[in-house]
Amino acid sequence: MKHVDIEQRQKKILGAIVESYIETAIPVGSRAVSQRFRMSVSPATIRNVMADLEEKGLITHPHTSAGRVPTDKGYRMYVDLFLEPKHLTKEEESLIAKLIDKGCEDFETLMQTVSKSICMMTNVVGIVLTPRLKRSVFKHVEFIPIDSSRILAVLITGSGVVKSTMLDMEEEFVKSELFRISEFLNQELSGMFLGDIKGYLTRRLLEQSDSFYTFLKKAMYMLSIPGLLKMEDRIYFEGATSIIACPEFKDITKARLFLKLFEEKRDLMELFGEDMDVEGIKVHIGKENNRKSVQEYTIVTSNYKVNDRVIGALGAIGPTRMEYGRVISAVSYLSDILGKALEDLG
Amino acid sequence: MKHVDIEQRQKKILGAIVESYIETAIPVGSRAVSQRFRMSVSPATIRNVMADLEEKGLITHPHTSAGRVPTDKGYRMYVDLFLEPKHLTKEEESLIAKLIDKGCEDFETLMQTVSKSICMMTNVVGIVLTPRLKRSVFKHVEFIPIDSSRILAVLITGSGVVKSTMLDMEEEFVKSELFRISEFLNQELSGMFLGDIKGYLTRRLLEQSDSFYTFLKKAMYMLSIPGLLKMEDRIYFEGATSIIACPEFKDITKARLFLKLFEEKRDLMELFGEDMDVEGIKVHIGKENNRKSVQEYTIVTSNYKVNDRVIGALGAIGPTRMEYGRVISAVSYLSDILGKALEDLG
DNA sequence: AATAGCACTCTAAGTGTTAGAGTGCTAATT
DNA sequence: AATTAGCACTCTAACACTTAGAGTGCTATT
Repeated sequence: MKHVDIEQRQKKILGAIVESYIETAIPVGSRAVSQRFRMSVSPATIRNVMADLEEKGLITHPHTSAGRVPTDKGYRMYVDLFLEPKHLTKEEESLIAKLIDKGCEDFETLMQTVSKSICMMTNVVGIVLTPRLKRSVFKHVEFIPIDSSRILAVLITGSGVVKSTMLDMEEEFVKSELFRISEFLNQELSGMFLGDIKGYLTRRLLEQSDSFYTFLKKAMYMLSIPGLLKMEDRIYFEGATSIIACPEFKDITKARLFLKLFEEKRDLMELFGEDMDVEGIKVHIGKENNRKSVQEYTIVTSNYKVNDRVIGALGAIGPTRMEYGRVISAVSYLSDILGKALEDLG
Repeated sequence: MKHVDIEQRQKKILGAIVESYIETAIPVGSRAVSQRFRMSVSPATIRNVMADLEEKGLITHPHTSAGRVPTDKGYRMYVDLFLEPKHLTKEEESLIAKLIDKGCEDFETLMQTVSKSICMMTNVVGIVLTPRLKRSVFKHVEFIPIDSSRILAVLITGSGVVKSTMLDMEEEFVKSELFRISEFLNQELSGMFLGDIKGYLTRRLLEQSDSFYTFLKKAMYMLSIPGLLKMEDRIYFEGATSIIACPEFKDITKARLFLKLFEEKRDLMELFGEDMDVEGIKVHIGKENNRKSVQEYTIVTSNYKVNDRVIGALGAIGPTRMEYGRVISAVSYLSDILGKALEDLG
């Protein structure tokens, strides 16, 4: 029984504490750990180890006579060192596939279905950001004359998003010219990323002869003014209401603050947008987050891709006490699925 | 001091109880009533009157030694008999006008702004249903070929709503025919209510000669299959999160149930849709509502009109203990404003 | 008819008490 | 030297008990 790897045991006990706490939300005592794992060590020994872990800042005490609770740092170590992904079962995957299949006809329901799926699999709030307009490819633009002074501009992107804006024209427009403009744009810009269009057209403008200049200028106006290209991302989420049943929200003001995140979506949008270009699943635990409003929660994000190009982000948010394995697996799986669904849709 | 109108006094005291309770959420005692109105009657007398009111089912006791609380029936009488509308102030109206003005460019933000305005003025949840598609007028339809087998159908209605659907065509389509179809539909259906279109086309179909028949049939297919005309109303709301700070939601499961209303929007949509065709402001207090899920709340609804035709509904929902005067005024005012804003937009 | 007085009821808040869970330390054990 | 048992100590959560105060309902009085 000598020379047991101390480090190893610390890890094991930290793991036990984290997992037990995630499961029950009750601070974990030395006895509980000893029993839970039928360990060959007594509670007393575990207490000593716990004291060490506490010194390292991995766990804490709510008060003297309470069990231990993981700190953010403790969760971090757990996630980094001995978390094994807990893949969705075949049944779960096929359930999701079925849902997505039903909901993927139109863009809106697809977004809703994905966020709902994340929520269902994990019991935390599932979040999906719409594809960044800038990163979508141009597919088609159409100008529909409504009355003498107004035109409806309709833009279709590669990921199936349709965006439309009403244009109030100051001067009278000629139908044939409108047609020429849309034909020109459709030919010229096909397949281009929306984010690159403005620059491209400006460059073209500089190198053109006078005769073509006015035409081009008009074309640019038609595209840029209406805010067609203006990014205006939206966020879809599901499960915010049911999660406030968790014990961490028994204080009603906590619950309100949490729900407020979803009412004022800005913070969340930024948060998810920020590490959209980082590959893989990102996990931000508690105070690791910069924004105060989310420092009691863990955020798991991933990006999703259409034709191998990153165009959006999705993920989950919930109490730091979440089932990391499942959440990570679910987010990972659904980012794949969403990407594929968008390719079909586009 | 003889021959005082008893009825009158009962009313006055009921009003006092209702108003005091709405303000403070604390059960109202006889002493409080007597003082609040510097009445020339003593608490003892008021107690007698209260007993009468209780017998009539207008107020109750939470427990023996508590003050009185209005029942649904009590609120009802209050609303019917001596509620005077509490009009918004000039400042408030101009504030709203400013907000609407800023948000009325596009349809989405207009809806959001209106629900937000209701919330701001009343401290209850503001709700706006999108215009019923069926009741909107047809303005324009456009078919945009995307690739060899797909067409994007775009429908524009009189209230500025743009709806689009992707059409998967089984057989190859000819561009010129597409054009003929849209031209035909635009000419034929202009100004018609969307709800009437299907019937109209069917009738036309019956009386047509063979040559035109296939054309017409195709045209109908283009319109009906894509679900362009399918009603798919949406609901906008604001303030759900902040209202759960009210004492009536101190029990967290109550709060969750309330919030659930907004997650599963069906109940609310039906509720608001139901009395859309009844003129004026409708007030449903507590158990007056049929649906169990809202029997602890009061719902205030109104319709809104574009060109004198009812096309949608809006309103508010909150605890029965709400400021009826203000809520009614706000809902009334904003239904006007919304109607006008939509006329400008359409 | 209205009121004053009074006994009665019930709650909410505060106080004590206790059981139990859990710790930390020390001394014994392996 | 590492582990463990034992034990005193701490803190919470739950329960019982008390009390002040708000409010009622009834009765006798004005």
